[in-house]
Amino acid sequence: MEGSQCLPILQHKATLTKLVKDNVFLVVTGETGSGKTTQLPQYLYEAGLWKGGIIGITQPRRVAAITVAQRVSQEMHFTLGKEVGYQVRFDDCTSQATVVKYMTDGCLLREILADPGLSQYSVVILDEAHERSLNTDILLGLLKKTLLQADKGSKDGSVRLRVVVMSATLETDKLSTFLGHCPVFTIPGRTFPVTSRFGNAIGPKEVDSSRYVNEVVRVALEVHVSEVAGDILVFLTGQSEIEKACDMLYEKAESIDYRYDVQDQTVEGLLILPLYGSMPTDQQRQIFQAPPSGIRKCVVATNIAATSLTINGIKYIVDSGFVKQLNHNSRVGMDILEVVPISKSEAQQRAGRAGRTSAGKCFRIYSNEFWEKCMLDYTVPEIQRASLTSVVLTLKCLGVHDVIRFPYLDHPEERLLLEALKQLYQFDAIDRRGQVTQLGRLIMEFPLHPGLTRALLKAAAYGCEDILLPLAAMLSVENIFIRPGTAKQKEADKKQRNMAAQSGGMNDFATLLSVFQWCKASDSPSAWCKENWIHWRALKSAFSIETQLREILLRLQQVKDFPVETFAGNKSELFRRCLCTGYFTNVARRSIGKIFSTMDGHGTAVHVHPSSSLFDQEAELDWVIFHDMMVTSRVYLRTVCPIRYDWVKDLLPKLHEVDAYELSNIAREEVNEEELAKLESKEAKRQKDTAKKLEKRNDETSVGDARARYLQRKLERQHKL
DNA sequence: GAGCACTGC
Repeated sequence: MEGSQCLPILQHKATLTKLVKDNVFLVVTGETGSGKTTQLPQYLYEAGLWKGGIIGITQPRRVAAITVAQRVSQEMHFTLGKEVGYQVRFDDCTSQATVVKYMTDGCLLREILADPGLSQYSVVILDEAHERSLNTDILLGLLKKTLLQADKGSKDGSVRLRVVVMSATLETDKLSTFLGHCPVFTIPGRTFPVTSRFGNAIGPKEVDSSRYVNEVVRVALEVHVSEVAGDILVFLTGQSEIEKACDMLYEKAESIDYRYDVQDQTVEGLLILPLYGSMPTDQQRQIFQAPPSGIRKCVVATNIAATSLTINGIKYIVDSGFVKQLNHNSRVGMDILEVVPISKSEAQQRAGRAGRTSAGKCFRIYSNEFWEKCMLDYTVPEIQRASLTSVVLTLKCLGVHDVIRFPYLDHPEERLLLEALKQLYQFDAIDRRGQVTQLGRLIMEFPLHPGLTRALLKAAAYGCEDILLPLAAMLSVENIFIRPGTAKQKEADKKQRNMAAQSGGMNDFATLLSVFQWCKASDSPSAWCKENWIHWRALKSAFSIETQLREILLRLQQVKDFPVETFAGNKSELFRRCLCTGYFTNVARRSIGKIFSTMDGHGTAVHVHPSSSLFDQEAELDWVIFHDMMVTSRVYLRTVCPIRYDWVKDLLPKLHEVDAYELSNIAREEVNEEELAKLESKEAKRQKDTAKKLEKRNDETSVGDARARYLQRKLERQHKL
């Protein structure tokens, strides 16, 4: 490990310290390896800034916050958790003595909710701002808003809180302009040159996955037989592609005569290693081991290798040019995971992975034309492509009433904000004036999706929170069911079907709950998971989340007046009724055959996913609720359970009443009372009409869903062909 | 009849 004595930042110590002291906002840029993350906080500590409050540094990722804090505490000869500490979810390693604090951006956002002025801090450093994480973007806007206001108000000219934004050298002018034309300081980087070359396999017209998988395999092997020693990193988009590419590499590498010389260096063989997020952690660790001498390592990875994990010894990059990206489509109210071309800045980031220890080479399989025509300069920031429901509630809770005119570094489409407002209104988290309700404040306390929190709170009122707490935890972690490629797939599927049947069947929510309970009750939870094809890592985090949710609920029950309700029916019904209060936005009704139609106003034609315990049982179903929709070959509902129309009857009109008045008005500062009254009376009428219509629809035996019929005809035609 | 990248509270 290199000492901090030779870092390029060192010679700028005095200038940097002075700049921070003299300015409310400062932008610091520098490539990886400049030492800004570890050194700047130390300089500010030495300059005595900690006397005015904590020096806080945010990171977009947990591991980064923890490892950097460890390193800095060592460099400063402090015990971790004393003067230097870190805080991430489930792990608070700070104390009264902590003055240099590394944390995730999400943690700081939570702190702002409790203390909007961040009175404990003297400096806040937002690191990795170029990554444009949702939380960092919100923090940027909030700090700009509060500090510029405070600045105007303070008469003595003294500055209490300073903000430093650290970013890679991209878009620094934009940041500076955003922060009132604040100074920008650039630290020279210390990376090695990487030469990039384009290929010709992917042009503007090709987007076929088998094409780029074949091509990266071909190029990786070409690198292997023609380039000097050094490891290869291949970027693809997901698990199945990676497994396919690895299989092809094994096969083809075997047919190569291993002993050949490349410019007088003997490279004997190729060690092929897959790398993706859902891989077990111990398997991931293998990636970091140096290969045996004379063997070249080839890591085939997802974007996880672009920022989250750094592999030493990489000299060659093979870039497919694609990434899987989760985009929220506000037109249909759906999240869609799609393969898209990476941006130019992302391509440079990938290439940079080859220049960390020596000069490197990057082989892009796409053409120059593809680069010019298909790739954006920068990746669209998360705030412009994510669902903003939680973000808007956060802002409202912080007193930002006008979320449309909030200072965003990049403004999200108004439609996205309106959709979020609409959802919050549907959940009764905000009222028709756009003010946060009491329920809204409760919802904010939980690190969960608002609908899920609403269901949990309902359950707490009925005294059955013991069912909803584990379920909420299970629904907030990644997919827990393992589905191996080919060989053992049937065995895994069978286990999972058995588990669904044992938990009562016909209810995917109940299956999740059972898995949680069975695993918790077993003597060896990790062994139980292995036996039942369950991701132990995911279940472990569900356990932690459940504990955290339980603590929050208990705390709130002690201070707030919780409503208490009673219910006479059976337990399964109560469970599903509670779910309905949070999932009434996710209701679908079977229209014809196996086709369902969503009740959210879009009327999307959807199918039950084959992994569901309700699959092939559609004939018995009428109304269902679901946790999420997924778009692949069809639009699928996943995690589904049957409900009765009665349970959602009173809730459904709420889905339509938002059309009754201009939502954009409730987002803005001024509310015209007269207008509002007019709209409200109109709305009451519409609400009645909608309720009637729904009632009528429910009575009809054959549903006149034109869209579903059209799809059915289309499918029939396809089958004939 | 199955196609989930990566983060975070």
